Amino acid sequence: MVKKEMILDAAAVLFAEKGYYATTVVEIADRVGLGKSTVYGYFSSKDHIYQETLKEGLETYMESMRGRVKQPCSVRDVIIAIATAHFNFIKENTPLARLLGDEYINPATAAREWLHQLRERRISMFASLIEQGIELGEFRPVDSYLAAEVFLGVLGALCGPISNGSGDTELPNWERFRRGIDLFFQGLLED
Amino acid sequence: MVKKEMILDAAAVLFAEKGYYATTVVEIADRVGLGKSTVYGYFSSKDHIYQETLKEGLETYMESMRGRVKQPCSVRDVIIAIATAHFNFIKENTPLARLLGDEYINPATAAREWLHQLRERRISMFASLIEQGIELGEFRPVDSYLAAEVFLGVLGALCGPISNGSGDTELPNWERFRRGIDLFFQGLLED
Amino acid sequence: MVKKEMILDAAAVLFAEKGYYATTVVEIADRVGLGKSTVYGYFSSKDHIYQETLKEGLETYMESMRGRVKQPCSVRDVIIAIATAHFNFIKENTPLARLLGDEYINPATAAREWLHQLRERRISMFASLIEQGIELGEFRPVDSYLAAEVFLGVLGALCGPISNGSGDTELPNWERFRRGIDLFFQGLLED
Amino acid sequence: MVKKEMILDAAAVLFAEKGYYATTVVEIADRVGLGKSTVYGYFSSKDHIYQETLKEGLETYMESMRGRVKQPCSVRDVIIAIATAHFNFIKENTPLARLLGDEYINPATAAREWLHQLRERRISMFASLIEQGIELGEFRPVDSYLAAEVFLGVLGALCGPISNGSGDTELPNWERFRRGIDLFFQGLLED
DNA sequence: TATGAATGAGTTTTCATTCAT
DNA sequence: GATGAATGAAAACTCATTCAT
Repeated sequence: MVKKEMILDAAAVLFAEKGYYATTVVEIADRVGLGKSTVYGYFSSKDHIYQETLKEGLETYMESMRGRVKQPCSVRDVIIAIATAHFNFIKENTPLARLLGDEYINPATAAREWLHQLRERRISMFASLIEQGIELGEFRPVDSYLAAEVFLGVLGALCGPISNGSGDTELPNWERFRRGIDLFFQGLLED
Repeated sequence: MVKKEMILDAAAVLFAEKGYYATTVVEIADRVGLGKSTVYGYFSSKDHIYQETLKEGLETYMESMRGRVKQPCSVRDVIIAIATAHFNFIKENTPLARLLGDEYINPATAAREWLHQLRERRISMFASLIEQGIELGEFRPVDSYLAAEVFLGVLGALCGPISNGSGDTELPNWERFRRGIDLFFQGLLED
Repeated sequence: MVKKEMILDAAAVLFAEKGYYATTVVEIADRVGLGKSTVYGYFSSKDHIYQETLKEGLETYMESMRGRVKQPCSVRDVIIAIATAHFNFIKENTPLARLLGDEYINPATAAREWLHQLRERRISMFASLIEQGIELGEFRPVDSYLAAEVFLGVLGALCGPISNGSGDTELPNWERFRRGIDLFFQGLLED
Repeated sequence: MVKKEMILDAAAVLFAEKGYYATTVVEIADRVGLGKSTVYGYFSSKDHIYQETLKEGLETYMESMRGRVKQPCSVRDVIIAIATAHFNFIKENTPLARLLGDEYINPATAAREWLHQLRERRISMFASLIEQGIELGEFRPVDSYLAAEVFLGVLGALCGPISNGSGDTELPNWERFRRGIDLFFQGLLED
């Protein structure tokens, strides 16, 4: 149903902008040009809207991540490809991205759980890639789980400014992103 | 007045735990063992409490950061010392730390601004240190501002698990922290 | 039209079970297997449905009362025959019976009025029968109107347990009913 | 607390007049001259108000029934004394009386239960009195429980017109009441 | 200073009713 | 006729804030 999607889109923007509590159901309805009761025809409660918004966000995200990697040569390239997919997702789905970023302050315990699991899954994925890289001699023998967490931190730092429009960076976003990722791989120290 | 501090402490815990909207003035008052009107004797509004909580958090943070560095030899050590101070602050002031972490979902525009400025200041500080390091030949010639942002991301990733108690890391926190920081300096790649 | 009757029957059950306010138009429609708008094709409003339900209940009741008395010998037997008809009606039309019993708590003033009139008619009927009985020397010379009211009270007490299924009486309903009616005629006192 | 009682009194009147659903919390508040939130300061929900109203009604009723009988000679006189207490209670507490009368259409299952128990208790009380009367040879040997139910029906029929102000009875209430009760004892039939 | 009683503005949610198909 | 989508009015309930003591 198209209407349902429209409501979820509007909700995503508002929830991302002002958070769960500051967003009212009327605002969501207004944004789609519907009466509030119509919204209640599609969702049973504000909380329900919120959860569906997140659920859809998660699915869209997972979808965006899939199949992006084409015959890469090195593990490093795989990781970069995935990171790039993440980067693109955020550029194209800013509100959803912000929503998925707010892991903690959340009314629905269920939602909190999902986001937590998402994080875990992402860490695992990167950790196993890093593990591979280590085995192949491509990476130094570090704690792969820790490295994955650190990588996610780097990714967040690089994508954050995109999703909340604080364009006070001088570099164009993509260039900035690539260099940031490189920094993670090469380290700060002079050899 | 001691009372004021007590109120702010209680508020910090609650705001950090449940967010601004889910926290009620009565809860704050109850937690200090005062009547709600007494709280209003010290603060003009819930928003005011929130802002003061943040303000105090910022000051405490700044205080914690000051004078921690004693005759270090390398820029790297300076950065590690500061990062360690940050790490310790978070361990000792978990609620405040969480509050200071929630940059975006925030009712008070003013507060948002402060947190943004805090971030900027921290980036600048690290950026200028990195600049120094580059000049001294200690670091590779990277974009110092970008590197500082990345470093903050790493720091966040390493400290996050502390402040929200998800103790699913196997390493003791401090060890984990040190290794994560090292990873930033050395990079992931095998030379 | 058959549909109309089906709607009224469904409504009677629901109104009797849960009362006017707790019953929704959708529930009524669902119970008949129709869409709610279809219901509005037959009735102009929920209130209208309610009133028609009552009206039909009244008619059915009146119908049931008619022609039940065949060549009886005494006024007492006439009264018993009518009371029996009432008893049977309630057994066979429990929901309607309950509806007709709720004289007072009622949204529609009109409905209240009808029920009031029904009561008046029933009292009058019994009163004139009693009058007859008195004139024939069958009954003691009491205030016939008052006696009719009392009789209705007795009837209600005897039929109530049937219509709301509280079968905590030990006697079978019919036996119980007959004895109760007898009590009214004979009185409690030992001669 | 006086306020609480005032609220309950107002609520009793409104609930009795218009039923649970048609009565709004604002109306109750207005009737006492308070804001709605003040009412919520004393009661946690509309349902709570309703239940407390009933509870108080029950207590008041029980209180009214107590100790009314002074050295009477016959069981009949005891019964009449109790019935009279009931009669007086209704005259003096019309709204409460009506509330206590609506056994069935009720939102709170708990409330329904209380009213049902009240009814049971009253029946039992009268039944055991009647039993006594039978043993003493004062009454005919009838089914005492059934007789008690019938008596309650009579009582209701005699008191109903008082509580809902339909003053279309010609007799003064008290006289009417006495004669009605007598009718129950003596029966309608001429000996 | 300290307090709880009082309150209205604001939010979620329900539901009778209407329309376009 | 039949229908479900759309809707606003209305109601319960919450909570920041004020005020009298």
